[in-house]
Amino acid sequence: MRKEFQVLDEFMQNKSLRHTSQREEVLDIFLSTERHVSCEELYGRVRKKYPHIGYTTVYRTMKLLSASGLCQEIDLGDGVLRFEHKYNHRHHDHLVCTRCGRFIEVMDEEIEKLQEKLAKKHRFLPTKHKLEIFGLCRRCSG
Amino acid sequence: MRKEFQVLDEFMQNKSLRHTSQREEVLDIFLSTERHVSCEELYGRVRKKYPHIGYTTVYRTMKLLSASGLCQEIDLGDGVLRFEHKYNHRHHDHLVCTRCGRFIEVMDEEIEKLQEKLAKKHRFLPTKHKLEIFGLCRRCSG
DNA sequence: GTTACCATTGAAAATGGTTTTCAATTTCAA
DNA sequence: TTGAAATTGAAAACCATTTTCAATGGTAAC
Repeated sequence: MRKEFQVLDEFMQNKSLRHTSQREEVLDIFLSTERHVSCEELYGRVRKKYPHIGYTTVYRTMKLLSASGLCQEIDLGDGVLRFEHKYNHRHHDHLVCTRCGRFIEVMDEEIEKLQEKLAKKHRFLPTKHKLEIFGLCRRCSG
Repeated sequence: MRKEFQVLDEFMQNKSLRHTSQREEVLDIFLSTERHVSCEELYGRVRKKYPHIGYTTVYRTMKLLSASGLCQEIDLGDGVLRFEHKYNHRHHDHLVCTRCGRFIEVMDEEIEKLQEKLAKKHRFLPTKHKLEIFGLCRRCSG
């Protein structure tokens, strides 16, 4: 059994939440999924394997996975919430192509450090941050 | 007359859009407004001075002001679009307090440069970026 | 100044992603 | 096994934003 299921079970136990087949199914499909999915997309995929599941349940389960730390909500301002894997994935930022929609995950230690420093300068206690650079990817600006 | 009105007029002339009292009124109130406003808030303020204006018109006018470069949409992921002044304001990022909702505008040349460099490394052509650091402000972290 | 075209207004309805409701069902601790 | 409490899922509600459309208003051309 993948560790992610243990993480979820432990989280649920702590909160007196219940282990259900639907939650298992959503996590199963989410884990087999590419970096970023919307609930809409995920619902479609889940239903292929588990046709009886409801839309609402997928939504609620993704919120649960977020709360348990297995995934992270990302909001690109297009009105659709997406989820990306978080368990065993390091923090990163995104380059977002405004033409083809492709995401590139990036990470720069120096930028991270400077952000910490910037927050400190304002006596601000950072908990998380979001950096998105919009533009044209290699293929689209080619 | 403030230069902002000239900017808007010029933009409208170029696009064969029309100068109307409502657009003047919305811009008037927006200019007398603090850094960040939602349409809801702005609508309330505009109506105090110009009671006949419609909700939709305020929305549409803010989109117009964005297009003309007088303001910029900001999306903090709470489902409400906000607008901030852009004319004669330099680019900046935000520290957002998750307790009191306060924003602090920040700017760090070095971070900006590193972002350019990071994009270049991925052969990515950046057009804009968005950096938001969430956490507790000086007052709220006590 | 008048005309005619076309943009604008604004109330109401539509949109669309997300959340809530609630009765039926399922989980699980005792 | 039982009963309290959580979960499910279809449908309805939510709610910021956008669209519709008939009435109104701005403006360029005459």
